[in-house]
Amino acid sequence: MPSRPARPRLEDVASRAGVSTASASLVLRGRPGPGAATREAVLDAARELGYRADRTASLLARRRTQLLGVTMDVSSTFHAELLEDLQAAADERGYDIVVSPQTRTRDERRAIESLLDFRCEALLLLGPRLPDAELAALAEEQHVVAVGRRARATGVDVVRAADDAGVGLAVEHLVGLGHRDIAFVDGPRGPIATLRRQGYRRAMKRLGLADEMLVVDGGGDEESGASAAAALPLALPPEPSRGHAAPLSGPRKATSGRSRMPSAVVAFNDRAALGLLDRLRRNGVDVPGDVSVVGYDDSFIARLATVDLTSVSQIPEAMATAAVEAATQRLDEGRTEPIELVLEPQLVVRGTTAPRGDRTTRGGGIREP
Amino acid sequence: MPSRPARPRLEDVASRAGVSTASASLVLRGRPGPGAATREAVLDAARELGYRADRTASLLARRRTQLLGVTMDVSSTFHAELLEDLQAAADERGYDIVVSPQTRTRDERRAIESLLDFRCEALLLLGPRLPDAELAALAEEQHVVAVGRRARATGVDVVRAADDAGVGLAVEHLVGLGHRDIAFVDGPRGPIATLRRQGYRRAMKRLGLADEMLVVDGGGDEESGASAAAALPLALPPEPSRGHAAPLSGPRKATSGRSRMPSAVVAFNDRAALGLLDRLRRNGVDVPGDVSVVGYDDSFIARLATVDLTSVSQIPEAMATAAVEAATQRLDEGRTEPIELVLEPQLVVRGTTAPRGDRTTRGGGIREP
DNA sequence: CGCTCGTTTTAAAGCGCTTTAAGTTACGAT
DNA sequence: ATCGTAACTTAAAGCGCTTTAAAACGAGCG
Repeated sequence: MPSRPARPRLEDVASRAGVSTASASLVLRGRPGPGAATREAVLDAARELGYRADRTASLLARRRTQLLGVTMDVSSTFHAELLEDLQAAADERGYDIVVSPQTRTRDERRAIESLLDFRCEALLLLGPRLPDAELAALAEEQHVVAVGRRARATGVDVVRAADDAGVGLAVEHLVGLGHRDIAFVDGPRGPIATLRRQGYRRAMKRLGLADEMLVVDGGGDEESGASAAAALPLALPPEPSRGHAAPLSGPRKATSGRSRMPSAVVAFNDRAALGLLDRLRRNGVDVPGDVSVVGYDDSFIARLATVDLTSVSQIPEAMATAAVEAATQRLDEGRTEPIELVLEPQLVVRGTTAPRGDRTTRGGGIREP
Repeated sequence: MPSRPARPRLEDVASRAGVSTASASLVLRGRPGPGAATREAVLDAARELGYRADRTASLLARRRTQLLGVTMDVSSTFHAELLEDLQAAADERGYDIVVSPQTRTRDERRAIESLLDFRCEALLLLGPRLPDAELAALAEEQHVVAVGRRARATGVDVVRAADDAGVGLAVEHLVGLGHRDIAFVDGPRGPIATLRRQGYRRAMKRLGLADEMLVVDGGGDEESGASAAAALPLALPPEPSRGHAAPLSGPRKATSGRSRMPSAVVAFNDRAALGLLDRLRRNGVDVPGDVSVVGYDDSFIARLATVDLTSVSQIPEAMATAAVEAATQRLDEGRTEPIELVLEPQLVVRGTTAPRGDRTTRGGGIREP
């Protein structure tokens, strides 16, 4: 039970050190001014009293709060990773982070309101779903950085990865392994999926595989990926029979209007890829022996030894650093023109991709260390 | 670019409404006192000005901050779920939540410090790893609620699920399905694993299956679960051959000193169960045909249609509500004696458990709606 | 020595809101 | 009319810290 013995105030430290609160304040924040003797006295007093500044009071007195507000989707592992790096980057620049999770019962608007109440100096929105108009409106009152999403809203900074190029990397990798029939499992409607699909189409055309293009409906989660498996001309039974399924009995005409069976699939993201993988394997399709699969996000799950999914990384560290950088540029360096920073994604080759038709060799290309 | 047009202060609202700041403050916080006319005038003025109180100033002036600090492990989906419910529960009681994530580069201590700086009135620690002594020390200065972990630290409130009973439920379920050889995949050293293991042992004894007990080393993640598969006398090849493995060729003597093959496995948590599942299936073992598997946590991942794992739920909603309740009891109702709240977990039956030796029927018992 | 200048220290004025105690008003009761 | 009281309203004192403007103190100099 906290006895709340009136936690020490700055005044207590000051009087104990025999100086004014002004000097004490200066010393404790490491500002120049006070002489060596004063300095030491204050520091000692503070230590002895176990003093810790009341942030609320500091914030009120200071004009600045040095607070960056971050909205995130708690259920997204990608956001969780970003958060880690954001925290580190902010720390380095002397900022603190307030995170405001959005949940089923607490939408993005609500999350943002909460951040405004905290008087954050800039808002970093991870994968915001707010319409551009609203983003733009918000940007008139606050510094806002949209992370991981393309945004055509005036005034907001954007830090994102070149998703089209990322999918391009995946396609090139597969083509390098001899694949030609490469399908794409689409994501949920939105700017991100559009861009990734575009990347797929362009890459296929560029590599002379325009005729082999196949985009099937999907989504952003495991279930969508699993159901996408059914839509692929992969000779799967209509309903998945769990357990000992008969091994792949050869290509069979599918409903999708294309008869050739893809030997490789690029999925919208890792979660979809995971669902797809699971469904394929349960149906006796060997990955990567029969089909190679590439995900997107290089999420935690892709890296698991038991999953070992080849994936495209959005390099969260770089994104986080860039996002914080964007915010501090505005706050500390007076930048006023919005910027859009597009980072180049990286392909991380793991065990779900192999040379075409190769039923024994696993993987290919550079393996992660 | 934020033009920062001097956001309106309470004084602005007050003068526009033609009243004092005192009245305005009262009205805006819905406190009794001001008459209807004043009320309306203030509300109108506030609306017109787009006024929003400066939380920092409010906090400073009020003695209370109405803030609950939560530490969590961002990478834990269980924590993410808890957070959702915590947020809702806190909201209901007029508290706000500050979350302080712990990451690789920011340990629990650091996370707590940050919360203290925010002047939180109580600390809710999700699955704290701090040693009991440190918890106890913290509890002398602050109200602290340890969530999801047993703690023998004086002064801290504890809200957790009866993990031993939870594992008991799993065992009973399996026995009800005719299983007798039920193995347990252990978790990482710590109070949680100890309790669950205990639950397993007791249940087995209670059901007259003391001789069939088998505990194998495991851990808290997918990899540990996968490697546990090797330690089970399940006739698995020493190295997992990915892809088309020969189907299970019958019981084979294993290294573990017990020859009978378990027909069911209870894993320390869902992640371990997942690794185990994956390894088993890749080796041609049918789940639940050959072996039933039960996880723990009823995490997001267990619920995925593609995973559909029978699991024990720690009922996060109840835990979250109880945790917030514990905090508010201390803050608002003057409770000073520490409490330990032990919630009864629930078994959620899904598709990874089936009657023993039943290679066709899936599941058993009550299915989730 | 008296004066100027640079360095160190501090008194005091807030930051924007809450709250207490005192002040008004209005009104029915005496 | 007069008083008491209930119902509002408000002036003013902080909350704990930062910061500005001015004071204090020496040192250096003519």
